[in-house]
Amino acid sequence: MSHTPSIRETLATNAWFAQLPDDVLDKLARCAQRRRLQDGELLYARGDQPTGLFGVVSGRVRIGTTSIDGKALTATLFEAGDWLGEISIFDGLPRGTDAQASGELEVLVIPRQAITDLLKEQPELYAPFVQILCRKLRMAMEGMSDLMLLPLSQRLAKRLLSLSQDYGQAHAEGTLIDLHLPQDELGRMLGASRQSVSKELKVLEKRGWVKLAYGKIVISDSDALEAHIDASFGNSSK
Amino acid sequence: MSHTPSIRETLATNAWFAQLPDDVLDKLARCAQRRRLQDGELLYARGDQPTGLFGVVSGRVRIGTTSIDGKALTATLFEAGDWLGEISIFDGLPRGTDAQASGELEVLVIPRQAITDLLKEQPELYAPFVQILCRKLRMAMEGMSDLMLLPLSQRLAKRLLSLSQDYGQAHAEGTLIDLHLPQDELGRMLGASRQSVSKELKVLEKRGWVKLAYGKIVISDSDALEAHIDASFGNSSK
DNA sequence: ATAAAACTGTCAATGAATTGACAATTGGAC
DNA sequence: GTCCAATTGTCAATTCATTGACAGTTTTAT
Repeated sequence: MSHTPSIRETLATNAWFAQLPDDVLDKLARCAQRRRLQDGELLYARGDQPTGLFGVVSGRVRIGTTSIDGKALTATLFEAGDWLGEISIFDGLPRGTDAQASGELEVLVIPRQAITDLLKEQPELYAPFVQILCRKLRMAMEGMSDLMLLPLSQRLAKRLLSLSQDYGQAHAEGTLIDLHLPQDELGRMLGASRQSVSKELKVLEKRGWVKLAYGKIVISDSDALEAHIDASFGNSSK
Repeated sequence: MSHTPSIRETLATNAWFAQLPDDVLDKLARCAQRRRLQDGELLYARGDQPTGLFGVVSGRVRIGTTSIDGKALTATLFEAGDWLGEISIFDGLPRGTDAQASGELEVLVIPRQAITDLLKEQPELYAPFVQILCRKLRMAMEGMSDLMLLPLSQRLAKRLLSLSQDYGQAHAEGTLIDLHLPQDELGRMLGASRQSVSKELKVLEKRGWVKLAYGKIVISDSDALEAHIDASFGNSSK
């Protein structure tokens, strides 16, 4: 049925690369490399010198950090079609986070030099990157203010909705979040302990807003979750 | 002695604008406007349509948000020579934060159109903006992970050091943070209550690391603060 | 000089989330 | 099918930070 796409073809399916002229795409495809990683392997680690820009061909990448005393946090998940690692490519500074394969992973690596050369020749290609950076900045700032201002219960609701946006699958009882999503991983996304997440999820389940299963969550009433986020006070409903 | 500098001169003192060719600078200076604000006045508010890019001529701008139930947070402070408001200029989306004058403020406003036109003509000028965006993104991500992983005591130490970097003045007993910096403002920066900040500051003062005064803080032992940040466990020193 | 406003210090009561512990369940490997 | 590893649910003890309250201090305004 389907053959394994060439590097050239993989590049062409991406919104950003697809807009490049053919000859540039050819050149990039020539210096890009495929790389395969096992579950849990590190694509790069905090403090590494930047090597290249990574494009996810298949599988998922988890971006996060681990503190000295072993506490971990998850910042983002990237999947097929996403590109990651631009920041260090642009500013040349060491990686600020770890990038880890979540499940089997295949990526394309474009060396830093190729990107910087390309941008020097055609600086109008900065534009789409600037869009991406702006979006990430807005998300980071919103995440920060949520962390400071919202109780866990509301942060959880918000995150569930955003995950169901990104990974939602139609399902008998609502929208399934199509990820392996254990509660401790949710905790790492929210900056909370596994136990606290479990407790809050149970509250949401008892209200009939979500359904819980082993490593899976189904959103059954996203409107109610939405409303819950905006509830500002006196809304613990006892 | 010193005369009021013209808009043209103000632009030329900025690292980013100084690199522009004279004719472009002239053009920008012609469409830039001066604006004066009183203490507390809003330069823009969350949800506003983007009008322009702002450069601080004198005074300070506080970037932050306020939640429905009145809790506020402070994200950044900008002062003379800093430029702010790029994000909405680039992505065209509404402002994500409030920008408020902190004390008397004078700014330069360059309309969005002028910036986008300029970048279309000379897209190589994206480069320095990309640097700025990258730096902000790194800071935001670090702030987020600090918020999740570090206790208030260490977040406070970190913030004091960074403030003394940005606003430090030599002083008899160490480095004075040359800002009007009440403890509740520190709280808004850290996502903590005024009382908790007060308590932690007192601890630092008793250890001889800082000196506290009305609206002012002096860092007297930045090495000790530095060491305190990295202390991971068992370091409450009893 | 005096009053008002802003800021600091502290305390007790409360609440929210963490930690550590353990039993129960589920899914995957073989 | 059996076993092991991963995941979930829950509890009690504890830590950390918030809230509300109030007294004391410093600054600013007039």
